Amino acid sequence: MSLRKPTKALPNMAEADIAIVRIAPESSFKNKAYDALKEAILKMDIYSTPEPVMLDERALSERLGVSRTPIREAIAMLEQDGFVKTVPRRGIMVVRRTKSEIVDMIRAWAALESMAARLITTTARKKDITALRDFFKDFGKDRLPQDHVEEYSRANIAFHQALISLSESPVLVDLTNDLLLHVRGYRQLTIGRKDRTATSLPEHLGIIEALEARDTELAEKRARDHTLGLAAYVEAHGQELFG
Amino acid sequence: MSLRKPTKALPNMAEADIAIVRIAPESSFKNKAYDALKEAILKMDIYSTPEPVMLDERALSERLGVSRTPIREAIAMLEQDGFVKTVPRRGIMVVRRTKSEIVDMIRAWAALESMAARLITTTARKKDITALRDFFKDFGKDRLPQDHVEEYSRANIAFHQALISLSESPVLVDLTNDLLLHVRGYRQLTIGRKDRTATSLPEHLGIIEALEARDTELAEKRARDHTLGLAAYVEAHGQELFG
DNA sequence: CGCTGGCATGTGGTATGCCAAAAACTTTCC
DNA sequence: GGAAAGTTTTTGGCATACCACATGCCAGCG
Repeated sequence: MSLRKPTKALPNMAEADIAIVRIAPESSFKNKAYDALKEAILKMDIYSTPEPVMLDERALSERLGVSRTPIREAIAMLEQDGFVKTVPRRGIMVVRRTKSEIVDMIRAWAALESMAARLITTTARKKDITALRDFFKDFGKDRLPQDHVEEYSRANIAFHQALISLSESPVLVDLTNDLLLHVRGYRQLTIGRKDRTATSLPEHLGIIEALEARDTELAEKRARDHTLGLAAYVEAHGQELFG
Repeated sequence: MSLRKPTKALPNMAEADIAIVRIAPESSFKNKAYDALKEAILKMDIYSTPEPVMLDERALSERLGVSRTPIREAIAMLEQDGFVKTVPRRGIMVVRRTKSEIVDMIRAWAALESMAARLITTTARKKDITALRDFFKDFGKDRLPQDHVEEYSRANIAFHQALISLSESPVLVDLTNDLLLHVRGYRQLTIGRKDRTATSLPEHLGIIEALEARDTELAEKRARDHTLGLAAYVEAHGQELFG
């Protein structure tokens, strides 16, 4: 985002202090295609069909109304992200991750989140930490998470992302978001599971308490163990999702 | 050119065992360009000059002897990696990271490495762990690391990469390697510093000992603290490198 | 009937050319 | 002289054409 500060001096100019909001960079077709394809890939349920999902450059360029060039550049980017794999003269296939790959990603996520928790105990403001409770304010003894799985799942995701953000570490935020995107296809099927949901909420509250208490080691441990628990859960019960 | 490997049984045929050496996949220009540019970027000392380093598509395509198309695709990939930033009608600039970005990356690295250490204590073989000592076998009381900074720095890097690899987690390995590539420009100037080198070796040995003892918590803590120590060091003493 | 080899077709890979916007450079005019 | 206006050059963005190779279909030979 290299916002450009006034380079040359704009000589003798009133330079009215009107809020000139730097014209929208007008994203290129390449980036638009990237966003569109990424969203499409994340939206589709890759794991429902047994045969690999293939993409076709020409078909995509026609559907999006642009030439193949920006499409190819977008594909190249998606391939860097690991969402897609192109095989010369064969086609472009949407990558299907194995169970162990997903588990592996969740472990990395756990590592990053526990570091975020660690940092939060030393830098975040109390009010921001406490605000994390709001994500679950709609749930309680009279309204159990396991009875509103979809809704709880969204709150869950929002909580984790907010947590990481509190670390004020762009790297942790970005890396975690990337990992979550890959795991997302499973999110609906794992985090949302009733049997895990029951233990999830208390663990979240436990993390928040440790953060509020500024107990670095405990917060780190709880954050780590919570997400590692998800990894273990997927490892144990996720087989059915992979056939 | 259509060499065909024996697909079906080739009935009644002598099928002389001529050494057919499976034709090389012959990477595309796009990937060759990506590798070449990445190496070039990592090799150059981006932080030595004050003005930003710019790349030119046409110049590159001429230098590499290919058209602009594969170059542009390679650039798109490098941009995803965060090595480069292209600004429409301005140019492509090699990204210069700030001190706080580097520190942030090192923290993420610490998180991943401590998770790797955790996993190693439960899965790695003893001989593989012990083998980690070999990276430092050339150093000791009679041959101090701080007297051979360059050499020790290389051993240091190799050690960390080998450590992560022992986790047998592709995700941890890949993420860490990516982070290290970004930090590398600084490695020579930070990890190599004499004052840190002195404490580095004992810490490494301490990590190895904890791994051998299968002490999960301790190994995790030592791995984390060691790398966080580097982050703190850069944060404290790295200012001079950024002007 | 089955296997072989050629040909049509599909798909990604690469080369080129043109465009618009920004920057660099020139000219013009007070 | 110097600054504004005009012109050229530079640079990334995009479209298009063509290429090479992988596949699959199918005629033709044995």
